[in-house]
Amino acid sequence: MTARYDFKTIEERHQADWTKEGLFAAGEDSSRPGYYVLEMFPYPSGRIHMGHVRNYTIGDVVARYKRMQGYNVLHPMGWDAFGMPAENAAIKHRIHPSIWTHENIDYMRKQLRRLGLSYDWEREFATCDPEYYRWEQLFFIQMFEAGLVYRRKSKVNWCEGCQTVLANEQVEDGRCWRCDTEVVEKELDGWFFKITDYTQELLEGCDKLTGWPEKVLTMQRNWIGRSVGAEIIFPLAGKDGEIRVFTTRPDTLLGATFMSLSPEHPMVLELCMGTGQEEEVKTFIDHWSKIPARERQITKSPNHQIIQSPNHQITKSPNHQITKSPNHQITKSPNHQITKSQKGVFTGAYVKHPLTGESIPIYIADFVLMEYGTGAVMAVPAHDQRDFEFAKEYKLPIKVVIQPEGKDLKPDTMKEAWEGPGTLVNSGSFDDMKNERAKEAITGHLEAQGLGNQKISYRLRDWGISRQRYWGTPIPMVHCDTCGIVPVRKQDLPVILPLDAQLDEQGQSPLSGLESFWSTTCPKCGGPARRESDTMDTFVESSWYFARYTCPDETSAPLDRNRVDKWLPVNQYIGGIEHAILHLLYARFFTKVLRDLGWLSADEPFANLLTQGMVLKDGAKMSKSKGNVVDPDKMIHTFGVDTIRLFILFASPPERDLEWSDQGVEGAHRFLHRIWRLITENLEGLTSASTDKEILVQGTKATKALRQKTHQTILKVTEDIEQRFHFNTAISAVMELINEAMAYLNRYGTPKIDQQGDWAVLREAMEAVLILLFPMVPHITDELWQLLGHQKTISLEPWPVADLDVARADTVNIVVQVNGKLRSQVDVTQNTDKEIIESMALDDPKIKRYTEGKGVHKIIYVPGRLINIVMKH
RNA sequence: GCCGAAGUGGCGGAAUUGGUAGACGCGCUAGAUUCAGGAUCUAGUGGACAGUAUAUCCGUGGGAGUUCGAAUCUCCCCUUCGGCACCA
Repeated sequence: MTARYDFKTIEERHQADWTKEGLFAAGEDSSRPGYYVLEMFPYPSGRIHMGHVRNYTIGDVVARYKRMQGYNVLHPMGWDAFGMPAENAAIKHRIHPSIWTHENIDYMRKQLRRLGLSYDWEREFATCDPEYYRWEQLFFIQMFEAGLVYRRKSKVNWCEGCQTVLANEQVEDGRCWRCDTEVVEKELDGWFFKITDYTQELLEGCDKLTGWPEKVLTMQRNWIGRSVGAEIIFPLAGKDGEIRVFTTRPDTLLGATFMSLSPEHPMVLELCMGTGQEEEVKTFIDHWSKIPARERQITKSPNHQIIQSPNHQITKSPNHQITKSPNHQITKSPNHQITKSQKGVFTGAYVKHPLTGESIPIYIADFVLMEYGTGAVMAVPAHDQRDFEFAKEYKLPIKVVIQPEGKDLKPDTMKEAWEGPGTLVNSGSFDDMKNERAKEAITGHLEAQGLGNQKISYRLRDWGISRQRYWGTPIPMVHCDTCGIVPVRKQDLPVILPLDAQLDEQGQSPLSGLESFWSTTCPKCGGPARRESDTMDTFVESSWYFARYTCPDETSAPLDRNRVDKWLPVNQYIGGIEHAILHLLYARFFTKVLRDLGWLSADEPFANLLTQGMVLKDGAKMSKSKGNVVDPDKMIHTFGVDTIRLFILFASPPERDLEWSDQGVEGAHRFLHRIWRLITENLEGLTSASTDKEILVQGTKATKALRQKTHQTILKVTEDIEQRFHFNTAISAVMELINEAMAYLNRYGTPKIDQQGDWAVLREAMEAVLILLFPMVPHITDELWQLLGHQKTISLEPWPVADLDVARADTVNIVVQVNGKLRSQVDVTQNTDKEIIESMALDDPKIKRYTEGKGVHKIIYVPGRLINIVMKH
């Protein structure tokens, strides 16, 4: 009699048992070493999607695996609960963001519990809880006091129709997503975190993050964007003043034939004044300022052609349209065209070249960024492609100062700029110098003359955290007419986000219209004052939540130093690759700030990072608009949690994208059924097997082979999980072991009940299968484990260690190649001498066909792998 | 545009250090079982060639190169995806 694989009952029962036994609570005074595994917490959008399931399944495997290895595992879960979708829902469905958010959290928590994830739910929190954000407000004030917070103007997307700020994602083709009004740029006062104070440490820290993927570190390094160059002073011609430029190519200084300023450069208007170019400049800047900043960054024409169109037209296909082709394949429309090019205007003013004294015209160029360097560029058309195109367009002179080896560049015949290395020409005393040396020589010369100096520039900008929105952490500042801007007194925290705000499609930030909120008294002078109505970027909450998990019950302080220092840095952080730059950089920055404020000791938040790929269906990311969403609830109902987990882990390695396949899910389900039957149909024999170690050792050739496979599988699975989290290959190794066990039973028949040795070997194999698969499919393996007669949950089993003597093969297969092509193979015992293998290979009749009558040039032998006979000519 | 990835059978993927390309699974084909379907089991499954042999040739997005040997290293090109600072 065998039991049916009733996954629903099994999964519910074991989940209840685990909870009852409190297996997932991370104790504080444990003698076991700690291990902190964390998945990026979700935004409570309503329902979990497959991306969540994948993320949390991967984390759960790591958590369970580490527990089996004897670690005291901290594996928490919570909610990144502030954000725009709640406000959008409020406007659309007339439901308060708070209610909407909490309903979503309740629903999603149930979903996560149903997934059997091994969280310590005692530590759960939501960031919209005042008990969380009050500490963020404290950090803000402390950062303000430490000079890490400041206020300045910055540009935002503005919709005149809605009278509101728009996020980038609310701008569709340059228009407001709600009312279709053209989006303009507007200067707005806002709060900034001085992340640039930590630039150097953030950059250098990348070298120490050996547990992070190299590609993420590269992206972070590039984002910070360190470049060594020079700041050079160009005096104005004909009047007092100067313009400073930053360049990474001081070696090309003598090739500068004009200067380009950013349209935002503060000197622009002053320069063109009285030159007759005033009108033209104003028209240009007026035109330019209407293009939102985010579109300016993608303004290079594809084929380096200058398109002189007066209207800055941007054509963009409606966001990545998916079209269904007749054969039901989803294809992305290829026409994602942006046609626009750099443009500029002459200011009418000139600077003097610092070395030659020549007059150089000053232009305004739309590709020059105010945020980087000094907002002014010395243009060297011969050696910078953008300058080259600009010079061609406006008929400006081109002067070659770097001559590459073996070429003779001439301004008239050049088709593009030469940006590579070479020797200096036309550069006076610097001629004949290699350009790399000339960089130092020219910078040194300028420094001596007081005309410039070496400078390191970074691309990283300060972090603007002001949001003119309701559903976020209120910024704890007060505006007083007498005292200016004053922080809220720490004892008055938290500044509670009022729940009676009105949200509608029109208007300013809801808080600025809510007098009961903004009307206050100045903490300093006691006079009437106005509260800051901006809230913080939700990235702030996610920049320290991992620290709060270590002490979520702490009521007197944001963090309990002892507990934070015990757990941080997170041993293993897991989340989507889309967070490779912003979230991870902000979290690193915040950790360093909290360290310097004395709240914790860690320098970095995450010791090891695993970036998982996306879940795709029909080659595209799952989304409602594309209609290719697979609902986790339905899948779990039909197949059970273990099947879904198995499929997700098996279908691809975690760092790669995962293509959803309903048939693949069925395959995973089938595999679990196979294990179920294999064990339940042989339960009598398996449970009767002797547990005596001795009996395993004496065995027939066949049982020896199965034992060998068992121990090889233990080795392989441990390696795959430990070294690279490749659960897909770990699972396929277990599949091979199952296949071998099935083949064993087919070949020799089910052992008689008194064949103790055979049963013992089979039992060893099956128990290995269950333990190895447990972190991935915990419910079915726990059930089968107990069916095999074990009283306690498999969760408490230690991770197995392979017996290397058993795993080692007696013979090894050596490939024989002739001229690198596989021609034969020989089986030899381990450690056979090279000479013996060589003569075996040369005597092989299949090899003789190729070697007969020709001379052997040389023989290459790779021990234990192959032998390659290289023939003459 | 800039930065970062990826591209291997009909499909997902494997090949961990330059050393047997296609493990494992899906799908498909044939057979067994079954009233039938499903499920299960057995065998086969990159392509060409099916002159029969555990043959030969071709084959890891395209093109060149390094090497005894390249999916893996170098250079160029193509395609797809992620990020680009107010989505989280």
